[in-house]
Amino acid sequence: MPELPEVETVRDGLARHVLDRTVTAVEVRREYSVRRHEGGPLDFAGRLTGRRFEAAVRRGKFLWLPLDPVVGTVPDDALMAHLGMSGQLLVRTTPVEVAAGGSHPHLRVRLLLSGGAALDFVDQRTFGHLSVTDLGPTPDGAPGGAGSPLAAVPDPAAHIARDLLDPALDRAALVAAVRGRRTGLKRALLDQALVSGIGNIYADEALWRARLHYARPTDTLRRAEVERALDAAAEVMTEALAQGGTSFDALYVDVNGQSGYFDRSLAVYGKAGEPCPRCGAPVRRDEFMNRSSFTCPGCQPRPRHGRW
DNA sequence: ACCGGTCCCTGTTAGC
DNA sequence: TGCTAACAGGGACCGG
Repeated sequence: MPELPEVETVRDGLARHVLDRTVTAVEVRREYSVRRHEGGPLDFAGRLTGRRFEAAVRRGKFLWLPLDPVVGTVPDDALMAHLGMSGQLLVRTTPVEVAAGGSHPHLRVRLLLSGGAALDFVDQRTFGHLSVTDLGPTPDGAPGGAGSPLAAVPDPAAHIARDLLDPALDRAALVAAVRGRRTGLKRALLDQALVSGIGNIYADEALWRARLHYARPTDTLRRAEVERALDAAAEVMTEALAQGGTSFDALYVDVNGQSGYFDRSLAVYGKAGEPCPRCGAPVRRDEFMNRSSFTCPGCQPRPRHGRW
């Protein structure tokens, strides 16, 4: 599933292959994929056609491409994408690729670009979406310097917190905020308004590395324990990113979330019954928030007064 | 302001 | 073989 490392890989690919291209036509094959766009599919197409991509920016799992502004000003709107659990953004550059991509069974939205290229939004399970939105300031400040194309985020993502790979993240404030919550540790890690970019897979891997159980109450955690969890999350995502960055070629913006390159490196996620790589105890699967949590019962003892 | 539960969606897999 | 049910999951949304 696309979490921070996968989305960053996509962002990097887009930055290499679609900047300075202009949208020449827009084809919405499934309205649901632009459901978050105010004004519907026609307005979506209207706001994109003739526009040029200026940059590729990410915060957490949100990704956006600021659009060309009036000459001499800063971009004030962008194509925003959230990949959900199965979304992909694929760049087609040759006529053969464009033609073949057009018949992909899960092609939801296609942007035809200058130079005969296409940017395809492919999404099997349709939790992802695209929209064109205004850019604005955020409560925690801009991702880039004022005046840069990174100086604002899409309004619908204004509530999304900085992620662990953001140099401007205030670590001390984040640790304090986590300890100020009254919930379970994993819930806090998954809360995109607290710290963004962490999904179910990397949350489980981070907690295993930090030897902390997901139900540890945030308000009883020591500062060092919160630091350990955050360090582990940053570390596991950085490692995944390093592997993801090598897996795409010049013509293809990869979101290899499901059959991923990183599968080999997972210690507990999806490994119920298999031995913990550290202590050998069989990995346990629990129901958690209508999904799964994987832990090592030896390394991550369940707290007596846990909180989901 | 925070917290936790529910729902959205579709393809694959497991089970009968 | 053919059907159904479970499962995967981020985030908007809502009620407490």
